Amino acid sequence: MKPLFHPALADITVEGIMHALSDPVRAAIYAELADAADALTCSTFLTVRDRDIPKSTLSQHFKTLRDAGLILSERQGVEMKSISRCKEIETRFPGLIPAIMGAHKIQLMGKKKAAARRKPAGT
Amino acid sequence: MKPLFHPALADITVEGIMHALSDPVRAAIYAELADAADALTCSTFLTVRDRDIPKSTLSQHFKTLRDAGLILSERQGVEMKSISRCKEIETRFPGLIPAIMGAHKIQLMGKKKAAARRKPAGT
DNA sequence: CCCATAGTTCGGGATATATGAACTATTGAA
DNA sequence: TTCAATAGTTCATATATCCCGAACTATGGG
Repeated sequence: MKPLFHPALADITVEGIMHALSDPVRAAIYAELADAADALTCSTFLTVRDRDIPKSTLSQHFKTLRDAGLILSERQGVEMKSISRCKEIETRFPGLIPAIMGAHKIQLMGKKKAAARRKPAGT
Repeated sequence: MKPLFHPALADITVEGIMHALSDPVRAAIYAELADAADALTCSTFLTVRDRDIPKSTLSQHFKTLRDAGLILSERQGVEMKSISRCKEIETRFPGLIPAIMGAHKIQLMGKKKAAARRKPAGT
């Protein structure tokens, strides 16, 4: 198998990170990876926020995250384990990733509240 | 003229902001607007970092920034003045914009250093 | 009314994205 | 070793987006 490409820390760009996280599915995947204690596989994300993601699409999303320098992936047996590179990125762009993740959490909370307002009791 | 659309603060999304700032030209425009004491016109940016931007493209970039909720534009006579909505956004997503702008500055400094290394004396 | 200025809209070519189908790599039987 | 199952990748292509020149619109003078 073609070895996976991972950019060097110095080659990671803000634009790349912004682009990768401008997609809600990728942002959700990355958020989960960044929180996770250890590596997760692609197929963990076959459904993301109640939406089914085809595996070819998933594969592309992981590639995008990898190319942006956001995650590190490694084959382990038949699966592909990925972890967030947030510690590294923190040394290059201090505070960037936490701010983005924080904003995503705020936004998610807002959406939940709005949904609760639309259907107050178990409807 | 069709009145300009500006999203309500609550409708501003992280994805939208990420997408808008994932383009280096838009990021540069936004950075300048965010720093500026008062409103700037589109044509201020006919060249951005030594690159000429066609005015149709510029117009689209401003629309993208507006739609993302990043700027507020208003016609003043024959021109179009825009200012950053960073104060507002700070109340919705605290720390997000400063972190992104900070990261862009770090990246720019890195590029300048690399350029200086390539041509040490006035070449 | 006509011109100049500042932006916007339109058209179409180039580029990027999503996804089903086919393919590859690895593991674990039989 | 061969076969089947599992996990991802690659390919083809339909769709959507982006970029930019040309034409258009809005505003403010002379």
